[in-house]
Amino acid sequence: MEKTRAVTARPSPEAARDIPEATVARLPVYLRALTTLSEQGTSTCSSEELAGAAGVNSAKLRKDLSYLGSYGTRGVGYDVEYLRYQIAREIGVTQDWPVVIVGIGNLGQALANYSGFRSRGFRVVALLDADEARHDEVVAGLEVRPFSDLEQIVSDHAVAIGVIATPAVAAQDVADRMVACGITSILNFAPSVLSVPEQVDVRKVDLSIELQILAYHEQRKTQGAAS
Amino acid sequence: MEKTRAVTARPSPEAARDIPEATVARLPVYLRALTTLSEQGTSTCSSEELAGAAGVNSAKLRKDLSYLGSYGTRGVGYDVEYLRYQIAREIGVTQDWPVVIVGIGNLGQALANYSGFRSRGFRVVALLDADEARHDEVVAGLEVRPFSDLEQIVSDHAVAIGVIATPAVAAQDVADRMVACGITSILNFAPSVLSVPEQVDVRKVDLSIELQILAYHEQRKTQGAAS
DNA sequence: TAGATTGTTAATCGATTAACAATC
DNA sequence: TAGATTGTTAATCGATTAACAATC
Repeated sequence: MEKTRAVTARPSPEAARDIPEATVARLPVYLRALTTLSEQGTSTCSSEELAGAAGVNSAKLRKDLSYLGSYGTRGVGYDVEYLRYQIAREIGVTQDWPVVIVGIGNLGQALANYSGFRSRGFRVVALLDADEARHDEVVAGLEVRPFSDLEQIVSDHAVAIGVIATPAVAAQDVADRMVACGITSILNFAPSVLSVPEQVDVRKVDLSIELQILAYHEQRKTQGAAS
Repeated sequence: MEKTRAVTARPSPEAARDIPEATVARLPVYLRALTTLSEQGTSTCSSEELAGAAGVNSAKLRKDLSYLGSYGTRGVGYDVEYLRYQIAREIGVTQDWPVVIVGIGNLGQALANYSGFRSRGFRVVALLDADEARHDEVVAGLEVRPFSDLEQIVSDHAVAIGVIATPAVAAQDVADRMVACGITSILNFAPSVLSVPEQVDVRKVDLSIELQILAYHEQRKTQGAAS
């Protein structure tokens, strides 16, 4: 009676391959909302409640969850712990991800100290900086090491994810070296467009771009009031 | 002979109202690419070149620019300086935007020191923190002030944009106070869902969510290799 | 004029949403 | 059984892209 896609009750890794990007980007938001609910002692929630906590509408939430499987109970809702685990497993944060941060300026230090990484399965294994003057400095309990140690560290810790927090001018070089070492996922805070091989994923966080998007809308609000 | 929308040769603020969100989010990227080209001494570029520098395909670039007006020359390309100015004006970064940062921990300090804001029309006018122990500390040339000064500062400097870099638990309170003071755009670095009135824009930057999205894709790469 | 490149069209693709049948 | 809520459908909306007429 069920549709073809849903027939495989526990979706195998293969079957689950086609989760839309927009859904993938929201799964961590749901995960965080479930963690909050769990900490508040909530053991069951409806799609309406969870959607509220995550800041989306409930139709979208249910549609998103339907790509993972059927983890709810009609007429009842979702078991918070169970759903939390299923989403964590789907994202991959039930395992430990060693991460290396390159560029230990203000932002790099803030990232090294950010407790939100550790609690979500990410472990910062090394801090690297090209500036010799910074070496042996200790940040967040880790010694800052020369950039040339990258290869050794990546191979020692099986690092798959690299974070770039260098100035723009250095970012492409760092990315090239990361790729050469076998890193296949990069989070880039430098304001520059990286070119990498197809199999390497790059995500970009650009603080001033976010402000500019706000400014665009802000400008129109004010204009509207003036005209 | 031209279509209705394009008839208003210089689009008035009113006419330009309907730029798609996806396009708005890319305008700052084009602006940065044009600034780089300009600094390299390039005075003219084709959509192909600019698209390359911005990391998008040229069809998308031309489509995006078409929402602003006709700023290129067929057979020739775009004048780098002219296009740069037109996009800056459209975004609103030809004017000065006073910004206040609340929460001067590691991340708040990194933001306060980030030079990319100033060079793009954003001016940090005050740093606020609820922790008394931090007051009178000087960060990026600004004294850290009590959170209770918010209202005075917003009114003195006509602040329209606020940045939240506090722990999650404080973020909603800060947002409420900001809204009460008349701030209508918020950039939120705290890992929490803010609820604000409809007319207030909130953008969220969540470091650990970005890493989780990378982890999701990373997990599948590895799985694919193993299975 | 011939070559180059924009600005626009139209087709396609992916994301969102309301509504509701399925089912606890 | 009656009430509640999921999981899915189908319609709608918005974004992307290739192709090309317009035009420098």
